[in-house]
Amino acid sequence: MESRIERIKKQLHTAGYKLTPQREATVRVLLEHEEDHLSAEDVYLLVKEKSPEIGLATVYRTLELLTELKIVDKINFGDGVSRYDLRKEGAAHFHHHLVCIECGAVDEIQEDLLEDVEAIVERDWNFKIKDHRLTFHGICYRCQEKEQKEEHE
Amino acid sequence: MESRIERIKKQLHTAGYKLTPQREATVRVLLEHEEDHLSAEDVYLLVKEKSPEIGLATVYRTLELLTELKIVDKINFGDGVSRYDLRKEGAAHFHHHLVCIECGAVDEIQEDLLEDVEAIVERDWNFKIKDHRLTFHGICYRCQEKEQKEEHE
DNA sequence: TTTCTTGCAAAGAGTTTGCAGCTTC
DNA sequence: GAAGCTGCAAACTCTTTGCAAGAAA
Repeated sequence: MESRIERIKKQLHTAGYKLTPQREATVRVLLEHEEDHLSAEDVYLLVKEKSPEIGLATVYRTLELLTELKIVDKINFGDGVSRYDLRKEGAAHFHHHLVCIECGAVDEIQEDLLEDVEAIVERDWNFKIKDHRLTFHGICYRCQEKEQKEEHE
Repeated sequence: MESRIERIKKQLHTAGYKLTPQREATVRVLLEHEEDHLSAEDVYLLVKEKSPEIGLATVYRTLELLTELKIVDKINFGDGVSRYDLRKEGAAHFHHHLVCIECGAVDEIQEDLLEDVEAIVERDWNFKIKDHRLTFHGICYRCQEKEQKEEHE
């Protein structure tokens, strides 16, 4: 089976770009941290571990490129930093996020959940939806458990 | 009937803050532009028209304060600027946005629409929701009409 | 007087850009 | 050798902060 990296390489080529060593290193870091929501700086530091010669600007340029090609999604949880999230392959839409206001953890929801809502919006607001961003802010299950434990003490 | 400004004044007092002339001018601008999604800079320029002596830092501090007191909501559409949106009075939750990728217009959806989705998330992900952000990116009705017209030419 | 608030300027954080040099085809 | 790509440093944008002066209780 063709690897994920290979497919991304093809996507780049189709769009007229090369998969340079720096770009590959960046993509690999993203692949190894699929569950996380890394900032450009985070990605930079991780890439640097294996390819110390890389520059921060290159990471930014690569992330911008990948965003353009819809290989990654750029998200912003309101803390002033952009974060980059690899799109699940074949995902028709962007997944949702649960941001914990206690511990800062970010969990993902891969399920769509918005089908009905989108149908309503398209019909009642006459808006042709291309993409969406849905983030819930609240308390994650870990912090809820922690609180319950503390109450019993 | 008590005015909106009066109620905000009380909210500030309750929290131990004063409604200074600068803060009042800032709030008035927000009230006069309830439908818009102004950046701090936008607010600053509008406040400056009537109160030229105000400083940008004061506007930032006031907006931060109002955000803290949940009088305004700070939102980020991914363009690198924070925008500030007066909460509808009595609104239990934050309203949603439709961002047009053609013309950049931002429309609001006051309807909740997420009740069912939130119930599922609370139950299946065991996440206690406190707030949410939902933004659709797509093509607004104005741009759709424009496109249709152009096709007929 | 004491506390809060302000304006200004400087600093800070995150991101983008100009450019000379290096690869790659 | 033309085109694309990179690293570095400088520039830029948005936002926050330190501080002395001002306003309010």
